[in-house]
Amino acid sequence: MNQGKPESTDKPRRSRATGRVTLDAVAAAAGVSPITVSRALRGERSVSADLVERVRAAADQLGYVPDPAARALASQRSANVVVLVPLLSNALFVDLLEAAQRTLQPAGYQTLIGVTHYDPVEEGQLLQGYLAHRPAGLIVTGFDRSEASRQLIAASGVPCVHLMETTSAPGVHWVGFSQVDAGHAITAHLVARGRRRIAFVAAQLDPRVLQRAEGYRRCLREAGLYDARLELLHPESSSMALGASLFEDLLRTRPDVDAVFFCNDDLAQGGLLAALRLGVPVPEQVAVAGFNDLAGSDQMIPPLTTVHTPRAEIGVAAARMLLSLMRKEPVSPAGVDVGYRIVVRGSS
Amino acid sequence: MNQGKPESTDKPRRSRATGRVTLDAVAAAAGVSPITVSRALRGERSVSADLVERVRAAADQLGYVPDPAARALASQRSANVVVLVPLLSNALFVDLLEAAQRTLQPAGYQTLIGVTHYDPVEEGQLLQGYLAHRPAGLIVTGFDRSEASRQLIAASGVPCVHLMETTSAPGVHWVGFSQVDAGHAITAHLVARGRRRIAFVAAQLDPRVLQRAEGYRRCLREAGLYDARLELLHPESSSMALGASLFEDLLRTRPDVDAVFFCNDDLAQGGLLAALRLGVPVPEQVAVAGFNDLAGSDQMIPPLTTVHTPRAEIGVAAARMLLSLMRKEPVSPAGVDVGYRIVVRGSS
DNA sequence: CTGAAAGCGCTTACAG
DNA sequence: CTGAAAGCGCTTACAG
Repeated sequence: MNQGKPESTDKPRRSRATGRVTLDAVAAAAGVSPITVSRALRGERSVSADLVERVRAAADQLGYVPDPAARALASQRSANVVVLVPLLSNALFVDLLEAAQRTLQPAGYQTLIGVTHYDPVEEGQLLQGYLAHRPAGLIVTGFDRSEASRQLIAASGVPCVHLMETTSAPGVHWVGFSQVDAGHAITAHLVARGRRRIAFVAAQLDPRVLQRAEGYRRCLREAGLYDARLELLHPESSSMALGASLFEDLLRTRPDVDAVFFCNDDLAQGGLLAALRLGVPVPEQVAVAGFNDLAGSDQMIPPLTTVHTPRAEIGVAAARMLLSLMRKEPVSPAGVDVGYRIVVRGSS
Repeated sequence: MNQGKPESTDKPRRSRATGRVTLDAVAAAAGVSPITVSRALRGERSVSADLVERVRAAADQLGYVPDPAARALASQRSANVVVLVPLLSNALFVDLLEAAQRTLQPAGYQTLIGVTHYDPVEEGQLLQGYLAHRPAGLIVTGFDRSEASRQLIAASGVPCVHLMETTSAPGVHWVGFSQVDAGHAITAHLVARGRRRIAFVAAQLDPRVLQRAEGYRRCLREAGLYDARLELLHPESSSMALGASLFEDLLRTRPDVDAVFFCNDDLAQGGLLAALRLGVPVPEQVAVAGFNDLAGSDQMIPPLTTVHTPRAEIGVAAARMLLSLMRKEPVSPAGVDVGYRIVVRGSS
C-alpha cells in the first residue's frame, strides 16, 4: 500500500514524536475520546463502569504510563511531596523519612528528599527549587527558618506540616513533642537518682538541642542545682568520637561531676566508651543519659539511659495530616503532640 | 478608561492563568521574543552578549523561575537524576548519596532518591515510576536486578552508572571495587596474624555480602583452612544487637574459633561489645574484623580492624561519570575500580 | 544572531 | 455521562 510514493499532499511534518504511548493512543485503542481516558484512569466517577474497564484494558495492553510533566503542566499540580530534613547522617531523620514515605507512597505520592545541612540559606534555595515543581505538599523540620523561606512557603499555598517540635502559633500544622519538656524530664530523672553535679554536653547546637538545654536548665534551677560551668556546648557536628573527647574534657576539668546528660545518643555512646577506657565506673561515679534512643544504645556497657523519641510515629502522623490537607479535608487539631518516653537502662 | 462598560467584543475568556511569572512576561519586559529569553537563560551561545544581559536583568527583576514541567514536556528531558539505593538506614548508602548529590547539584541536577529495600520487585516499580519522569540520568546500586528492570533501563536510553561493584561486561558503566577481593584481603590479614579457625558471620545476605563470603572462602581454601561449619549466615538485616547475639552463638557452638570476620561493621561492633560483656579477650582469644569502616568503629574497645570502603569517592566518581554520559561525552574506561583499604586497629 | 509557528501530552472549562 | 476546543509554559525545528 502506497509504497515508494510519498503522499505529496501531506503538510510538512514538524513531528517531535517521542515514541511514548500517549493518552490518544489509548483512546484510539479503546474507541473513546482522550478526555474519557483521562477521566477513567484518574478514577473520576463521571465515567460509566464498562467504559472504565475498556479504557483500563487498552491502557494495560499498550503499557500506558501517564506523563507526569504533561500532567503537572496541565493541572498545575503534581504527586510530589517534598520533605526537608537537616541531615541524612543522623538516623533520626532517616527514620522520619522512611515512615513518611511508607505512608505517602500507597496514597500515590512520590517523596522528594531535600537535605538542608542545618543551613537556612541552603533551605531557602531548596524550597525555591522544589516549589517550582509545584509539589502537592511539604514537610519541613522544626520552625526555625529564614523569613524568606517562611514567605516562600506561605506564598506557594502548598500545604505544609512541621516535624519534631510543638507550637501554639495558629494555623501552623505540626507533629512533634516538646523538646524542652523532654530535656527537663531526663534531667529530673538524674536528680531523682540523687545526682547533684549534672553536666549537659551538646554538639551541633541546632534549635532542638538548645531547647533540650533549656529544659535541663529549668529543671536544675528548680532543684537549686544549676551551675553554668557544667554546660559544655560544642558547635561541631555530633559523633561518637566527639562524645568521647568531650567526656574526657569534662572529667578532667570538672572532676566532681556525678552525671552527664548528652544531647544526643551518639555523643553519649562515645562518652560511655570513653568511661570504659578510662576505668570510670558508670553509673557509680558518673551516671550517663542520652537523647533519641538510637541504634546501639541498648548494646552499650552499661546500656544507655535515654529519651526515646517516636520518630516513626511522627513521620506517619505528619504524612497522614498532610494527606488530609492535600485533600482539603479539615484538620483538627492543627498540631499533634506525640510525647516522648524516658528509657531507664543501666547507665543511670 | 473604559470603566463600567465591559468590552463586549471580547471573546469568552477561558483563562487558566496561574499567577506564575512566565517566559513571555520576561520577554515583554526585556523587549525580545520569548524564544530569545529561553535561549539566553539556558546559555545557548547564539545570543548576543548584551541581549543576554538584558534578559537576565528582566528575569531577575521579575523573579522568574522556569517551570520544570513545561520544560520537561517541551524538551523531553529533565534535570533530575535518580539514585536507587537499598537502604537509608545503612550509613554506607547515605555517604554515597551525599557525595553524589554534592557533585550533581552544582551542575544543575536535582537528585531523586529511591529506596529499594533490597527488593527487586520494589526496584522495578521505582524504576518504572521514575523513568516516566524522563530523568537525565540514573545511578543504581550493584548489578543484581530483575531482567525486567534491566530492560526498562536499556529501553529508556537513560545513561546509567552502577555503584559498589565491578564487572567486565561491555558497555556497562560502573564505579566500585571488588567485594570478592576485599573479602579475600581482610581474611588474608587474619591468616597472616596467625589465625587458623576464622569464622565468617554475615547478615542481610545481599549480593555484596555474598561476594565477600566468596573472597573469604577462596582465601581460606588457598590456605587450607576452610571449614564450612565456621560460616554463620543470617538473612535478617544487620544490626549491633544481631552482631552481639551471633557472636555469642558462635562462641558457644564453636569454642575453638580464634578470629571472626563480620560482613559489616555494625555486626562487628555488636560482636566486640558482646566480647567485652562476656570477658572474652580481643584480640588475644578471638580477633575481630569488620567491613566498611562505619562511624564508631574507631571508638570501640579495642578499636575495630576493618575494610575501609571509599564511598564518598565512589559517589563523586559515579556522579562525574554520569555528568559526562549525560553530556554525551565519551567515557573511557567505562568502569573505575577505586579499590579499598585494610585498616588494622586493635581488634586483630 | 533572532523570531513566528507548531508541538510536547496532558487537563480544564464549557457544552450538550 | 461524553466530547471538541483551548490552554498549561516551555523548546524544537524551520526560516530569514
